[in-house]
Amino acid sequence: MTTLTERQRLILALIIHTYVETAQPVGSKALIERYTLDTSSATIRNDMVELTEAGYLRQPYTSAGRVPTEEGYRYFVRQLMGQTELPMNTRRTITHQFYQAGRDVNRWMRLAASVLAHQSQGASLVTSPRPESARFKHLSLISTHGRQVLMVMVWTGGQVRQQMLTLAEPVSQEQLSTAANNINMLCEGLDADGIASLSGQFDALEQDVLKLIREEQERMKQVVSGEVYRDGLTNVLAEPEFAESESARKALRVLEERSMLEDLLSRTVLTSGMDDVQVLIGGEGTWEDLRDCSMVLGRYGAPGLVTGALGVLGPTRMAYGRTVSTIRFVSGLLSDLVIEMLAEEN
Amino acid sequence: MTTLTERQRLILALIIHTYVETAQPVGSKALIERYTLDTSSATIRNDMVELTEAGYLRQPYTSAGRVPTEEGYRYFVRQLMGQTELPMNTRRTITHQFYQAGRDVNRWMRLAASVLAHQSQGASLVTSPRPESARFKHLSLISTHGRQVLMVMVWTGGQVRQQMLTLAEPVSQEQLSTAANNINMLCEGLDADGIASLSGQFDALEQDVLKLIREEQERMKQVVSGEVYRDGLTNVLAEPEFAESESARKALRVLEERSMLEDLLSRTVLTSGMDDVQVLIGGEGTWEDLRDCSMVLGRYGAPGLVTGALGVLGPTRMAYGRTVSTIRFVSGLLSDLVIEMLAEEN
DNA sequence: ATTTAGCACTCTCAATGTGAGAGTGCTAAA
DNA sequence: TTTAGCACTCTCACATTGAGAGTGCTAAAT
Repeated sequence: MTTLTERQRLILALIIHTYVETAQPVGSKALIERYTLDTSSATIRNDMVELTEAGYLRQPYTSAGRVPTEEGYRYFVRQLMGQTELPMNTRRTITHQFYQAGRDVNRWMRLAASVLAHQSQGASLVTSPRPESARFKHLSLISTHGRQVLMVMVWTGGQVRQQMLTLAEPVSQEQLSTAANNINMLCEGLDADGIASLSGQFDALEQDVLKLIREEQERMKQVVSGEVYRDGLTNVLAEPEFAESESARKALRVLEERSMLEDLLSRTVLTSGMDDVQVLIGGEGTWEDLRDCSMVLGRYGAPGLVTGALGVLGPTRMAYGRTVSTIRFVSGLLSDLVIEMLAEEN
Repeated sequence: MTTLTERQRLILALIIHTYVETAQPVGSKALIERYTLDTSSATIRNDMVELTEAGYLRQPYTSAGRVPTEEGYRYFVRQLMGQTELPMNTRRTITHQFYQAGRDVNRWMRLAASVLAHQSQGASLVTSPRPESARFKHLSLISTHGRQVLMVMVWTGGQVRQQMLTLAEPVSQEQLSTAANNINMLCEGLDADGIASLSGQFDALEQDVLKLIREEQERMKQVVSGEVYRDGLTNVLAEPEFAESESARKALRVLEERSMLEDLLSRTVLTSGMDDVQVLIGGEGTWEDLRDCSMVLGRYGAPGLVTGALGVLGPTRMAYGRTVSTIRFVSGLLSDLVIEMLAEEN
């Protein structure tokens, strides 16, 4: 593979830039009109031939303009795009919105999904922060009716889970509170193994409750991603390449179907570092359903403690620069929020 | 308007049935082939002329088969469809799934959305049960770090809300527990007015907490619909009438955009009785974005206490019978679950 | 060696034309 | 009131055509 000259790299970048905007094949003449380069169209044509031979461009048909190939986009993302940041006032607006959302994780997630969808004009997903090693924090036992008891468990990372428990025989609220206090005293900050090692020190009621706590803990571990928040799915349908809904349908199904999404996430973001942003272009040969689109994926949270994933789905012809910086910025924000919350919980 | 003969009503029903399956205009010949009626195609043609004049059928163009008009569907839904029930084993399967989901409201919602989408082959939405008159049930105060306190509030209807509170000065966990107990003792089962009438009996810390409780209560009242669960959005994209994604996009946006959805729900289901199922055909002249599709909407919950909405979006050419019975069945199930949960909470 | 102007060539897309076929409405008989 | 027969209408799929955009190549210019 020949290395590209500086001008060829420029031309590639400009073609991608133009194509992202217009969704039309880009011709040599269109380029010089758009950007007033100091070369003629013939020169550009020569370079385009080489870029085509290098595999970065292709012609939809003989003598149409050029369109970037997947390889072309990859080269662009890796070598040409550079690091951009969102404009200052955009960042301020977003930060402000998160600030207004208070301490509500649920609202953070919805907001993050909304911001991603809006900024990237694509479909977005955000998974709720999941404890990588869930540690127990607090338990409330609330008598409801007869032998029915509502358990409310609080875990590190701000996760609150509820569970219903049916006792063998009625127990007073005082007894329940005592039991909860006992458990809180001994179990705070422990993980599953820690709790298991403590058995023997509890009475029958407490044993029952502990069993449920351990089960809940197991359940939290198994799920690759907790709640999934989505937004902007209809943005994708507005793109001209998805006018024939078949490929749009396939792509959106990946976001909609939990099993597909878990497969995708577990094989990409969840194996990467916290600040990496991954760009999947055209399914990368692995995800057939994503053939005609791209995804930008990131990860947020506190490494080793609580993490979640976030991402954007759009056409291959996507404004990668903007999308990547949005993902980077939002994931940073979410990380800060989550870490702050963890610190407060101690 | 002439009243239809029995045979004309039969023909209308058969045409709708056929068209729902095939998505192709239905001709007189196709009808007799499909159903072996004891009349000739000519007779059917005569009847079809009358049905067309009555406004229930139309021809996409001269000498094509007939297609039901929106009025045709309305007549069908009101007069011809009758009450059907889901097959016994389907009902059993669904019930079983809900049984397995335990007491997790979150999981109920996801499951309901999934079942609706799957059964109707359309896009579904379910809103979480919202207290019509929220009553306070239980409070836990958990010291996290220094002056930071995590409030976990439990409300009638199984709603659990969390909130962060920053105190003026550090307070021990014991003091917090005492305060929480005081509040629990005095406020259980009260609504906003009841809590407001109790002020004066609390110390400064408790006053602060009560203020947040009242605020939360206000917030819960304002939201028309709490969390919205969606599923099967991509089912809609598979329908041939939505191959050109423009109208699909408009319709799905109604489900996606909170403001549109709230407008829709507040003007339909939320004003209806608990067991009514409403069928909106072609936007009913009110919702432009729903021009090419239909919605079947229902409501579940305990009247006056906790309610939520559920619905299905599909093409106008929808299997209304099946969809209506699914909505009816699922809403009944959810109502039972919610009522049961309320009873347990007392 | 690289760039440029000129030009013939290729291929798509939109517009137009055509024929087969499906389904009708009408008429007259049953 | 129903039915058979038939001429008629309109769409859809397919083929044909011309304009236009954009190319690649060649030969001249820098």
